Amino acid sequence: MPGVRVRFAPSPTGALHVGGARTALFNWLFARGQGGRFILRIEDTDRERSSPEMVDDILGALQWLGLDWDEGPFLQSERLDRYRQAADRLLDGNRAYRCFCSASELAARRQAAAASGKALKCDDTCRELPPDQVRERRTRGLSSVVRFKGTRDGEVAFEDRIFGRIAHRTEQIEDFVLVRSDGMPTYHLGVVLDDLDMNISHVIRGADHISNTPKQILLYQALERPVPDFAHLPLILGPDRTRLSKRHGATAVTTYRDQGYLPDPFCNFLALLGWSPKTEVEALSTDELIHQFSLKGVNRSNAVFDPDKLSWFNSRYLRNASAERLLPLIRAELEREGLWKEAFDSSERAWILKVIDLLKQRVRMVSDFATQGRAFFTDEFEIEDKARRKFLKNATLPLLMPELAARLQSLPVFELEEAESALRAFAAEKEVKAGLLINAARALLTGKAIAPGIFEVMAALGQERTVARLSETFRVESEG
RNA sequence: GGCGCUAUGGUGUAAUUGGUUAACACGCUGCCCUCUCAAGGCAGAGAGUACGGGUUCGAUCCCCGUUAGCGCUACCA
Repeated sequence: MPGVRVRFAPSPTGALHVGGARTALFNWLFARGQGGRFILRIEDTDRERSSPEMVDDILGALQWLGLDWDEGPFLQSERLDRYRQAADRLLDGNRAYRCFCSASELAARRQAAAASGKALKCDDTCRELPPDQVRERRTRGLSSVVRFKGTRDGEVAFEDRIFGRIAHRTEQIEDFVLVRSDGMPTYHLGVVLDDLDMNISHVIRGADHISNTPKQILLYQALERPVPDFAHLPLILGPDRTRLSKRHGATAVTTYRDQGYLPDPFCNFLALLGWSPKTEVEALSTDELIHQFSLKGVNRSNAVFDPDKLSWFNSRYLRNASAERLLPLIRAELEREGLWKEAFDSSERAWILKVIDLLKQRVRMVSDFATQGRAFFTDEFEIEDKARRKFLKNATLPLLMPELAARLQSLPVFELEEAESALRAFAAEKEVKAGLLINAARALLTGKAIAPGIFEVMAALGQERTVARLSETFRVESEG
C-alpha cells in the first residue's frame, strides 16, 4: 500500500467551527498514526462568500489545536487553469456539455418536478445540443455552465470505511455543474481534481458528503482515474439535534481558544464525538489519541455537542497541568486584563507559580485565573456581592477583623501554620467559630465567595497585604 | 416530494462478528471530608436498547415495515 495521504479541505466561508475541527482532527490523527501525510487545502472557489480573513481564522485555529500540516495550504483559487483544462477534456470526450439554461428556467423546472414527485434533475434541454449550435450560442455571448454528462442506468456504489456499502442508482443523480458561468469550478470538480493531483489515499470528511460521493466517483471514472477510499464521519449536532450552528452559541474554534479552553482537552473531547477508544479510559493525551485512533472505532450516528463535558475535560487538564506549562497561557490572559507585571517573569516567578498551583484546583478555563484570581495579582479588586452576602453579614465582624489583622501583624514568622494557629487562637479567645473569621477573611482577601484554602491564600499574599486588607473598613451586609 | 444515512439512560459512547443483573464517562441527587468552592471517597436515581413484525432455543446485535432525525436534491461546499 502506498503511503497514507489525507487532507482537510475547508472552505473559507466562515470561521473554523467545531465540526470542521473534528474532521481535521480525525484526518490528522489518522495520518500521524499511520505515518502518513496530512495536507491542508483551502476550497475557495466561491468568490462571493470566501474571504482571506476566514483563511487566517482557519489556519490560526488549526495551529492552536496543534494540527500541523505537512503540505499546503493549497488554494484552489490558484489552480483554476488546472480545472478548466480538465473541464475541456471532459467536454471533448463528450463526458460533459454546455448548458445555457437560465437560473429562472431551472427553478421553474425544479418546482414542476417537485410537484410531480419526480427526482429533481436538469432536463435534457442542452444535453444533446449539436456542436454548431453550442458554438453559435457562445459567439452570441450567451452565458453557460459546464455540466457533467451522467449515465442514466446502472448504479454507483462504494465501500465506505465507516458506513459500509453505499449505493445509488445513477438515474437519481442529476447532471451537476462542473464549471460556473463565471469560469470558476464547482466543489465537485475541485475536490476530485485536487484529491487526484495531491494523491490523496483516504478522503475523510463529514457525512454531509455521503450523497455527493457517487457524483464524484462518476467523475473519477470519467477521468479514468482510480477512486480513493472514503470514510464519512457522523455529524455534530446542537442540543436540539439540529446541525450545530451559531444559534447554539459558540461554534467557532477560536472562540473557545479566546474563552480559555486548552487545545489538548479540546481535542480529547472532540475525538470522543463519534469515536471511542478500545480502553474504558476517556481522558487521553494527544499522543495516546494518535496511538489509539482507528477508523474502525468511529460510529455512524450523529452526536450532540455537550459543553458540560468539554468543560470537565478542560478543568481536569488545568488541574493536572504543571504551573510551568500553564504560565505562558496565564501570562497572555493577565496581559489582556492589564494584570501582568514584569516581575512575574523574574523576581516573582516562583511566587506566581505557587499561586497558579493554588488557583488551578478550582478553575474551569484559563480566563478564570484573571477573574477568580484577580486579587492575587492586584490590589484593585471589588468584593463581589455574593461574598458579601454570604460572609460579611455578622455585625461583630467590623470590630473583630482589625483586631485579627493586628494579631497577624505581630507574627514574627508568617507562613501557613503560623497564620492558622494565630487565627484559631484568636477565635477561641473571642469565643467565635473559626469559620466566621475564615470566611470573612476570604471575602476581604480575595473578594470572592469561592477561593483556595484561606491560610494558603494568606501565605501567598504575604503578611503585609493580608494585614492591610483585613484592616480595611467594610460595610456589613444587613440581613433581610 | 425524490434519494441516501442513522436510531442504546438527559448527553457522549461500550457491550466477545446472537447468550451480560445492558457497562463506562459527563451531568444529576444524597452522604463523608471541610474555612467557601472544587477535588477526592462512598451511595444512588436514570435506558430494557424508537415502535411493530419476523428469523432463532435465544436478539441491542440479523431481516422487513413504520416513525423520527439528519444529509443530498445550488452556477455552497
